[in-house]
Amino acid sequence: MPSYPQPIVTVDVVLLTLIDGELSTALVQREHAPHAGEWTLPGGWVHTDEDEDALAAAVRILKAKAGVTSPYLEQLQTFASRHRDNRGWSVSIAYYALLPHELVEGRAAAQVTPIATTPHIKWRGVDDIRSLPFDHLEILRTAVDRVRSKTLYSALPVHLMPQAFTLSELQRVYEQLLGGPLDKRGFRRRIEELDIIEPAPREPGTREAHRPAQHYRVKRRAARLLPTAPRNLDVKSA
Amino acid sequence: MPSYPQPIVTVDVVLLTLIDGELSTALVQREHAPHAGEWTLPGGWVHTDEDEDALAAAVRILKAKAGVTSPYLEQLQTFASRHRDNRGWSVSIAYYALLPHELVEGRAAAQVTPIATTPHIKWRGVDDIRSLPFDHLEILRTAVDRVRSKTLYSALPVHLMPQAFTLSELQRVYEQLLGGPLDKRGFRRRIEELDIIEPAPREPGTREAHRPAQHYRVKRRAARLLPTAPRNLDVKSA
DNA sequence: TTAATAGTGTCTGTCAGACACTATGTG
DNA sequence: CACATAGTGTCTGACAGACACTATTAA
Repeated sequence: MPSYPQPIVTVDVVLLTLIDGELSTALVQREHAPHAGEWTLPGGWVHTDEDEDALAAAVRILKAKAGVTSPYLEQLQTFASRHRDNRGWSVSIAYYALLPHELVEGRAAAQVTPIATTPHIKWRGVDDIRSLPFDHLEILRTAVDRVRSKTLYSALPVHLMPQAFTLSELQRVYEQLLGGPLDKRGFRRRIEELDIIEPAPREPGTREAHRPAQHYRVKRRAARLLPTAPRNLDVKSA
Repeated sequence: MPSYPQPIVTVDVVLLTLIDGELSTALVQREHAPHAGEWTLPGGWVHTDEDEDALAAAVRILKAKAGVTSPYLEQLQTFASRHRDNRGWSVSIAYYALLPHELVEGRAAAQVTPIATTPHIKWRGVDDIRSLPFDHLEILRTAVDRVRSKTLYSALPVHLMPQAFTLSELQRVYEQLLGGPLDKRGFRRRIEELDIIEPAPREPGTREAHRPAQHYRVKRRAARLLPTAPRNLDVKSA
């Protein structure tokens, strides 16, 4: 066993959702020093007595601090150094989670109070956040870069959508994340070949003065499946 | 501060090189229980008194256990659970490193004894390894998958090459990693546009009965730069 | 019929795969 | 010259970008 003082181990989660079309992250208010009262990413110690692994810790923390269950959740990166926390050498196993906005604060209740939720949580546009305690800004930036990067070649953003959504809505989300307009034809071609969504039964629907759109939902099988990166070098066909 | 027993924190490194064209990894012999005498990935505790961060710990461990300095080194993934080590809840911040074979056991000495090196280190082809203590096989597989995946769209394998190499040699490495023949023309087009290598001054050269090849070296600026993933969705030109 | 959004047909330039060709060294 | 490997020219099919067109609803 080690004779050195061991680092402190925490799990921090970048919880992302879309609020009014803007990519936003959950911040929670710290109760204890250091940085008591300040807003940080939801995080906490690993509970070695109840968490099976780091992912389980992330799930527990999301539930406890943000009141949210089981969205898309993936390990991001581990931040570990002597300087990131003034209590000493510390390790943060960082995760990022994507959440349909409708699930913020449980079910459709969010439709009524879309921004504020529990007393100690708030949502902020990721590009409006200029500083955070510890190295949480770096963690946030890393997560956002990852999401935007994966948007380029995967269907990751479907996990930000409500249970049923139209292709036009999905395209607007992509355009928001990528920062520019996309061609409708090309967008639909690509989404289709990613094969991650399927038509959903038409709902009674709001009556609007134009052609109603087909609704889609994430395929069950694909729900947690990450598309692999594209091959750019193909071995010759035999 | 946490009232729970804290996890044990280690750093493990998957050190990869090419031996006779085969992707191989370094294994070191454990001195202490558990698994004393068995071969595992080089790893060790984080030394909170001397390591600035996890990367520094990886560098130190590589030097101490494998006698190797400063190859390409990148964080892979963190493996953290109650079950991976029977001493209790443990965290492994895993790194992977790429090493030109000529640097194994320092300089060109490796040319003479290419396989065996120090008493407590050995090299094995990654596909020949069927089991390892702890979850080291999973860590190894994850690293190999990552390298092979990045080979598809980046110039990562140049870090496995000696200081100067020809495009034909590089292509053979790619073919080895990807498991099939590549078209010469397409391969050279792609490497060129990655813009990561530059012509090296011709060496006196071995006299062979055919046209000699241009030698290349990794560009200084690009030495540690990872190419970004390709964009497959382009925002419309304004 | 108009307005508005959903959804499709299709042209075209680009580019990767394929492969044949030329280049340059030694014996 | 032959031979072997290095390196390039170039054809072609596939496909992504672009954009115009049709479809479908309510007012």
